[in-house]
Amino acid sequence: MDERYDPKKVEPRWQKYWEEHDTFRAGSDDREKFYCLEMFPYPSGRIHMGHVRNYAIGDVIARYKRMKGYNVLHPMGWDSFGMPAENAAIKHGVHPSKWTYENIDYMKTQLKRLGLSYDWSREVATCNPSYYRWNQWFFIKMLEKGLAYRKSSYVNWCPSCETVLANEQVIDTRCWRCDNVVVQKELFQWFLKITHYAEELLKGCGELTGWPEKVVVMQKNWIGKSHGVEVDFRVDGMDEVIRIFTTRPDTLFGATFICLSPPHPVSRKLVADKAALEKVTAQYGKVDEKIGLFTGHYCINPMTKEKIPVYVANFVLMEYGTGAIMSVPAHDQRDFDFAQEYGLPVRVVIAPEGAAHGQPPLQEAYEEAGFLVDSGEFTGMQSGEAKEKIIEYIEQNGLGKKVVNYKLRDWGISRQRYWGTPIPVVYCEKCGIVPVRESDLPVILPEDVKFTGTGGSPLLVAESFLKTSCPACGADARRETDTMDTFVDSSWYFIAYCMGLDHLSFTEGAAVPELKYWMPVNQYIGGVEHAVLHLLYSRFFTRVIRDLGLTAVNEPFTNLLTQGMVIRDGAKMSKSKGNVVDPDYLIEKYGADTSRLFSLFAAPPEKDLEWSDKGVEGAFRFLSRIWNLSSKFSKEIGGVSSSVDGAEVSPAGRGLLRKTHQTIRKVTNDIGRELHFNTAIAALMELANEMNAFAPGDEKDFAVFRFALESMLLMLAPFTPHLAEELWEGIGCSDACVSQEKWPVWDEELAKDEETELVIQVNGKMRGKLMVAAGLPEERLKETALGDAKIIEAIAGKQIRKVIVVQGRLVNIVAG
RNA sequence: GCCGAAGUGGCGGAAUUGGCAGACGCACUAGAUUCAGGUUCUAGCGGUGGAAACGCUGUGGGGGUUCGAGUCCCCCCUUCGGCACCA
Repeated sequence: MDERYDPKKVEPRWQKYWEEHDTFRAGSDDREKFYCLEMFPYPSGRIHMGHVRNYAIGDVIARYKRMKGYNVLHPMGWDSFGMPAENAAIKHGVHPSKWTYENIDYMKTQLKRLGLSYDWSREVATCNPSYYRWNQWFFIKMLEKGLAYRKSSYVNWCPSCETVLANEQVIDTRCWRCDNVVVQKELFQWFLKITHYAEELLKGCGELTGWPEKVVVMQKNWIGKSHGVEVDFRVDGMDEVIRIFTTRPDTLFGATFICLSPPHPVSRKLVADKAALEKVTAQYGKVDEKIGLFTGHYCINPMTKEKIPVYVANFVLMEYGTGAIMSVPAHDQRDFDFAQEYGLPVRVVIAPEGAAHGQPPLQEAYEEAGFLVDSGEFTGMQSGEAKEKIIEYIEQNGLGKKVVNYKLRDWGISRQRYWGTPIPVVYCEKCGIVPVRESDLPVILPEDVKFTGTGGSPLLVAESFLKTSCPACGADARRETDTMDTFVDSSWYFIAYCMGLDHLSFTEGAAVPELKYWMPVNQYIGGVEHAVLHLLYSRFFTRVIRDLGLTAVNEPFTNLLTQGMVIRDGAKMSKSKGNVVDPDYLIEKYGADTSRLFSLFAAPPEKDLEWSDKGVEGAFRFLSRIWNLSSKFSKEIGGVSSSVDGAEVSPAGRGLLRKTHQTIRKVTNDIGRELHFNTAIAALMELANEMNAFAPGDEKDFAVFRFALESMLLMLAPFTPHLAEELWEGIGCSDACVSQEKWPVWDEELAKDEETELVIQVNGKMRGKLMVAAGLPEERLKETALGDAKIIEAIAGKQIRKVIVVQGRLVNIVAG
């Protein structure tokens, strides 16, 4: 073994060993399984520090669970459809396929250099036809079940990406990918009916006990359930009814006007001035400005029988509720603002308790609950009671009904781009929209197309792709040219891993044994940016797959860890800021083990990690110390057994033995229970410090040292596997590699302190410390404390009122 | 505006059930090794007063509960994240 720690000599050797020995290949057996998964990367070209951190976390868990005796599935793959590949094609003339596979090749070598314990035999790439054919199959099944459909609607259009975006993919009016402002455009699009599962997805949130609370809250808010009532307002002098939705039936008496969404069918019927309607419609979906247009018509408020004007307003959403609202300016700030702008009456119908009658005009809307005023027979009721009674009245009089609404919309999956899964339908003049036959799947994305960057998707002019025959009647037909949102690909890849790309196959109604064994994912790790996007889609897909009879699992991810970002100088690493740390450079300079160790040590996984070059050096220094430590007594511990009887060892040896058992206990709990790798590593550093200071005297001491060293290497194995392997072999434990060893166990007896430090307080202030034998009874502790010279002095002249004793820790004397 | 999380040394961060605040690491200081720099080793390291022993003070701010509060309760401030015309 070399004098100095040189990771470049160590790491490739063990990477080769693991690969040759198939060390991390997983197969079903009768052990308890553990499925550990990190979010797969987009093959952008090279990995970044965020990946290193994400995969280091996952790898520690996978390796730890393996050593704990679980049958661990730890796969990796590529989210390999998407726009960057297509943009590269447009810009540099490389085919997206070539670009993508070259990136995958390079990134795979990078991941291998990190020593991650993946079962590469299960690798998937979503751009592989063997993979995306099942996207198409799921789509067809959903089409059959009415869960996929096509409709025209206003959709989010990103002018820069030249494609449509789902609601989840618009972040603060901007495109999630390119950050450009999104506009509304009316288009025919394919949708997946995620709303069919709205209630179940909401209820399922209750099962997500292993998820961060904030992610569950975000999912709930996104689904956005609300209870309310739909009420019909008759248009005066016309045979027309406007149905509105409200969550505040208690304010019905205060409705002084009606607002319609611009795309609402009734808007067109009521407004004579089409040009004016066009103007309002143009502003539909814009957040900055509220504008309205009086239709010239009135509705009858069903409660007050008053005539109230009908407006078309740009801020009323067609997609939510009924596309029409009643406006109650006294009790809704938006309506209040609108009423001020257009000179509409404000009628107070809710008053806070004890409010005097005949209040001055409102300065702002009163949105709280309260007591009803000027509300006919409901006057005097509390809001909550009034809601129920008014709903009852509405239902009994045939004016409307109680309803539940969700903010969640169906998932628009059509993308007007090339590099994605072709949507497997054809358009036939005679038969309309016809799905491709299952036996004809996959619909292959044609390779031979031109990337001009203008005029939309290259598929629009790919004649050989476009032209086909109708699966139903055989006549000439045209293929759908839209491809699927790449979030479809990632919504079930964790299911694909259970089978591997070569064995992917589903038959409706036939449960898949591999899914039964491996699903659900026990531990999922990834960035919080997918809190609603990918995680919601995956929960949806898992239910669809369940309802196809392929699995019994409802929730795909039992435990979720959302790791923080890697930042530098307080900001996210980015090329433009010039603060990027390159993993290749880091591995070259310090090795994979140091890179992994620092990523895990510098912060708990869920928090942001501030990068520190000096900190990396500290991690390297620690590993060098371990390296030196293992050869320090190599002769003396060479033939020694590490099993020791604590009773026969010198006091110093007993100390190290105790520390070792305590460290095993702490590291096991920190990893196993809390996923607190930073404190686990700190504990290993403490043990290393004690080992360094340890001066063995006799053979028994060397046995203790050997035990400490072996335990250290076993516990380091999940964090810094190459170093652990090398040293494990070096001290002659070479029959099995350390990655396949058993995790060490501690002995509670040997971990017990013989002495503890007793803190003595007087009136809550620390006045003395004493070493006392562990396990002394309370009385003895009290006597000891009261007998201490310093304490006698501190309480001199005072009367002892009370003495509080905390077993083995502290005595507090209350005196005055 | 609404919802959520977090505020601890110069920095990253530790602290079962309320029980020694600052583990571990980084930076820094002093000493040893070295021609020197780096490395490595030893020691120190919240603030403040003191030569020292030791004292006082200290976990964003203010109140409270308690023998005892970083931890529990109330109010406030700041930062970060999410949602935001959802009627």
